Amino acid sequence: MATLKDVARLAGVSVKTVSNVVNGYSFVKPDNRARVEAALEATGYRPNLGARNLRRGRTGFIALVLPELSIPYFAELAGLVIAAAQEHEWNVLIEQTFGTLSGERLALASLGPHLVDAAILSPEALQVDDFQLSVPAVLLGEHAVDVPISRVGIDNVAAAKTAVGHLVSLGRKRIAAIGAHPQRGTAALRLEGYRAALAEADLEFAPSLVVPALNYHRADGAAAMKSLLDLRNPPDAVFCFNDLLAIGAMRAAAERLVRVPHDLAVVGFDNNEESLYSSPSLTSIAPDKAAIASAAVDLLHSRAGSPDLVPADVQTPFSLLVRESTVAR
Amino acid sequence: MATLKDVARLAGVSVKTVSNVVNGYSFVKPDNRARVEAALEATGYRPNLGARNLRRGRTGFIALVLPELSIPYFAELAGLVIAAAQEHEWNVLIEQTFGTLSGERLALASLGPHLVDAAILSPEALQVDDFQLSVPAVLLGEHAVDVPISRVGIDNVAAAKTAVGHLVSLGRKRIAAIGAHPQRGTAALRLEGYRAALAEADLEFAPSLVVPALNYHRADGAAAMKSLLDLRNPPDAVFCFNDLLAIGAMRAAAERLVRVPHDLAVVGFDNNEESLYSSPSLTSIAPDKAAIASAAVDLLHSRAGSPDLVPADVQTPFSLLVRESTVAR
DNA sequence: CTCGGTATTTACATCGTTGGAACAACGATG
DNA sequence: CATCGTTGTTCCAACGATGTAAATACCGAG
Repeated sequence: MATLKDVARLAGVSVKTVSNVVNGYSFVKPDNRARVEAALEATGYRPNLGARNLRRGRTGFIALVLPELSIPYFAELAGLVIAAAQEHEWNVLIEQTFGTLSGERLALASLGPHLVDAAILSPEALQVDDFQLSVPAVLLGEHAVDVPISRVGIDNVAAAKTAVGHLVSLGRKRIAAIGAHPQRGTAALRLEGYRAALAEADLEFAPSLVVPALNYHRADGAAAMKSLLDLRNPPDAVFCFNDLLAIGAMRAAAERLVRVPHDLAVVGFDNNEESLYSSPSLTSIAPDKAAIASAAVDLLHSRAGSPDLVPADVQTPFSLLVRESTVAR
Repeated sequence: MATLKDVARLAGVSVKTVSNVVNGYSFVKPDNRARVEAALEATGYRPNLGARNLRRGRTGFIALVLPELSIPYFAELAGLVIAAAQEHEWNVLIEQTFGTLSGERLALASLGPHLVDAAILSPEALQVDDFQLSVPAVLLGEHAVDVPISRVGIDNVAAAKTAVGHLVSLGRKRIAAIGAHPQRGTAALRLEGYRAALAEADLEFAPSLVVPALNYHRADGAAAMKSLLDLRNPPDAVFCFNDLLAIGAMRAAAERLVRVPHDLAVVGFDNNEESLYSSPSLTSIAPDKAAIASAAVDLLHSRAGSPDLVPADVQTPFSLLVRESTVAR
């Protein structure tokens, strides 16, 4: 692999002049510039990023800490973050926590200024004390704990209220919720939106219709749905805190020969592509994931120099996409 | 951020002694070692990986080049590769190509020995000439072109034959295939397996039943299925070259009120988790993704020093998971 | 008490790059 | 022709770590 030194020798100039050409410094004589460029071409020179970053005091990487890539929401988001990071010449390092406290702590511990310039975090279990970060960071989604770190995400209360309001407008009376979780901030907010929508419609809040989910996988949704269908008085609608839960719930309903949406209307959250092709297709809250990704990256970029500004709270848009799981074809 | 120098000053020893302690060098006097360790603890020292790698001539990263993270198969695989890479103290850099030739060339060009130690590639369109790699690499899946690069993956011909053989054993006579593609090596092999299974069952090969798909997304599967259902004599079974195509196909069938599996049996390929929860659930070829991921990483690791051994061809196991899309509950 | 050998530590150079200061070349000015 | 400011180039140090080799400390044997 060619280094600056090789190029310099070939072009008959000093290393620094080559460096100047590479970095677009103006004051280089045309003929020297031409010779250097020819030599760059001839050697196929590519800067050693490690050395450059060592010298510049940055790493060229940002970390994306998320529960699991096999969860479609995070996979899609990761793809968008990678694309957004490219615009700022950042490479993205993905760390999976599997949603556990220990996994998240481990990931955080491995984050140092020597490894990444900044981090995008999607924590689920972290406590206040854990947020002793050595690099600028942005949190995705809500966090239960109150820490002075910027946040990017949608208004979960409003989104949940919209979703449940939709079910109410369809005339559903016994509306269940799947996805309550003691630790997760987003879960608490979505539950709050759920209750607000019920209250607004003068529907009674029934604790028995709120089912917790430890993980937000399809299997959890199916299990939760089964327990709801076992109730003496089962629901006629269900709001799931993410699409995977909803997919699992619809599967469980199908196995019990409960018709969706006729007997049971289902709304999800995240708008995974999967939900557009399920049978029936799934009504879902659609956050603007590209907006989340680019807002997070831009925020980190703009703050790269000035670490301790007042934390930002960026609200990205969302919409409700009505499909067959609530309104039949 | 503390450096070796800071630690050395605090412990009252030279920088190199600290380095020796950090790297587990044996000949350090116990009391010095203790003082250094205390100083390490006190300063919270973390090695600067950039500097270390610059000195060692490695980067600590491997690249994973794949079409798109929003495709579940690749998202799942990426998660497994990250986990496997951790075992060898490697970080994973993900590059998306979106399945285009230009995207793949771009990704390959950005790979240099200064950026990554090795690469795992999942190319779809690359030509022979493109494989001028400057780092050790492993290819996932088949490649149409013949290049001296190690490969990890399942036996696509055998897998396809198994899938179609299953449809044959159910008594299906008009078996279609969705996913033919002029460029992709895997597509050619799966088609070969399809034809072999037909031949073995004395079923005629009908070109009209083979539908190409440019991308392997759900939408392509739906479009292909629609064209098959428009035939004067539509198929009674379809083998889709991946699960997303199959999901799209099942959706299209449902929209035309074609019953799966009664009127149409469907088999997919990849065994995405999504396929277990669709209605009906999808029969699919299940490659052992964890085996693929760890085989690829291990191969790169074992060859890190010796670049040009004879390329390996690792065949990982697969199985056929029979579900409701071929055999009703 | 010196010598020889081993154990332990240190100084120094180095990886490839860039910032800063010093320096050289140049035409223009007085 | 000396001086000056501008432009262009080079030299040197530094980023933080590690390999090499030289230097020092330590030990028992002679």
